[in-house]
Amino acid sequence: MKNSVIIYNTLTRKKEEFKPLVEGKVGLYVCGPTVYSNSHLGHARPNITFDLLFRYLTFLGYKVRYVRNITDVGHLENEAEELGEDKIAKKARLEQLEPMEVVQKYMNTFHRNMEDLNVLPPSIEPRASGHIIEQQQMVDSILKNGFAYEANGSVYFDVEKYNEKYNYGKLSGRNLDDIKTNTRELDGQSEKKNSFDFALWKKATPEHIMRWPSKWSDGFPGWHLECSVMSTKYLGEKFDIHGGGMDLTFPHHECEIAQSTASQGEEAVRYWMHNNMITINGQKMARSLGNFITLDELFTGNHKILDQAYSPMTIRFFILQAHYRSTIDFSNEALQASQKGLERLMTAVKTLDELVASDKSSVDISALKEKCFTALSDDLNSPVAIAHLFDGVKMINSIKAGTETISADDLSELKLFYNNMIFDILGFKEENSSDTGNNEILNETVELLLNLRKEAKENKEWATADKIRDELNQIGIEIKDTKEGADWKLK
RNA sequence: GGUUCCUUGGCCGAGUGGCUAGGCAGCGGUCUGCAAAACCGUGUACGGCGGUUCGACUCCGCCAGGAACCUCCA
Repeated sequence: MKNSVIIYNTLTRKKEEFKPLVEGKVGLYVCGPTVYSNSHLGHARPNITFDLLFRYLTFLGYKVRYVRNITDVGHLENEAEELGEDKIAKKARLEQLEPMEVVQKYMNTFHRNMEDLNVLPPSIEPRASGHIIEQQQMVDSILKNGFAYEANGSVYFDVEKYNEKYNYGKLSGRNLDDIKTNTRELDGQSEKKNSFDFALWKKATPEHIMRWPSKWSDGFPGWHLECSVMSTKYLGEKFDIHGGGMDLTFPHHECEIAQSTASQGEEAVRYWMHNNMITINGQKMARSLGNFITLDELFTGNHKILDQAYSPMTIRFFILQAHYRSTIDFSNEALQASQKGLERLMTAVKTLDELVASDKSSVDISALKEKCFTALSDDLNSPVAIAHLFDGVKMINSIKAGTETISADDLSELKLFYNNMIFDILGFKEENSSDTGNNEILNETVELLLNLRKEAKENKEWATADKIRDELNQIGIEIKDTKEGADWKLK
């Protein structure tokens, strides 16, 4: 915890020094996915961003409790609204599955994708469906405090009432008057006092499958309730950091603040962090816009706009090479650049093991370390940290080439530093090198061919040697001749 | 329409009131039987018009273009 961490707080729109509520401990809550469909590239962004935060704070010595929810009930969908179906129930009907079967299926996919991306599992991953009682309790306390009202078995949050005492809109920078004049009229039935009131508990229509009994009606909890409930249940009435995508700022996070404040009298969250969107052709990638690419499609290259498959680590690098509060634009060119860049970085990490120490260092390891940590501590500036790591790559290669020297102490410090940065903090891992491991037969077959080629080369039978190289290349195996002999990898 | 934000070289993407971001591609080179890979070196930039300033890509204003949110969304 040597250098203090600065984070940008959406609440104040400023960078602030991070000071945890409890010395040495951090409570972190991030909005997780709604599991009714496959995870797409957009989902990779918050999970990687906050994985970096989780890893970095942990590295600095904080004990972090990271809570990331799974939304498996509740959120209403536009076209389904009239039928009173929620997203999960709607999808279930289309696929003839039990709602919980849909949830399980896509939750499994999400977990697999996150593991591929080397995103660490959170400390607690609560599900909305497992916290219905607690959600009802919060509705109760909001009602008791007079900031909600019941109508036809549903309970709505009384925004106007709340705004008399507190400030509705403080997070997203809106004020209620603006909202009043500019809210689109979408709500057909008006059992609500005002169109901007939101549901805390919704009465289920007869067709609605997912429902729970309550004193108000058989129904289901409102859209924003679960995060307020589960964050404070596991992190306390007041906790440090709440993260999520920028698109959730309003209304989701605004409503969370209102709910927590209305039920407990004060806000729960101290620092709000929001990651920006991934765009494609300059437009947000979203399911509702139909321009998304699933993570599985990216990993396999199985999508019409993809020139090739991109590995999970390439995606991770692509995301970390931009600052989390900037948009990043998807393109094949950008992804390919990321792939090459990451290869260069990882090659240098391997080169570290080949370096030979000298008596003295001509390079400054501490300065390099300092720059990287300063960047990360400055609102998680991973692109600048990575840029410095590339300066280090040049340094490593120069030491190998003999134009720079390094002492034994500095060398072990440099190795430890790159291990910490690359693997522990940025969260990269080795992937698809020649030791494919999972395929012993392939390994041995290629080794056999490479030996044949080596013999041919020794006999100057260039035609045979080239034939082996070219034909392996055609079936997707790339040969790299190095000084130590031939290496290969799957393309 | 309202709120907030963005516009950097062929592509992606940092950053700063005066000091090389970085990656990819391109170009030149080293290595190699040839090639690939790897490594080294290298050019090009801050949407337009005004203003503030000794000095602006960086601050202010206007204009143009784009985005997010205002509705489920990462």
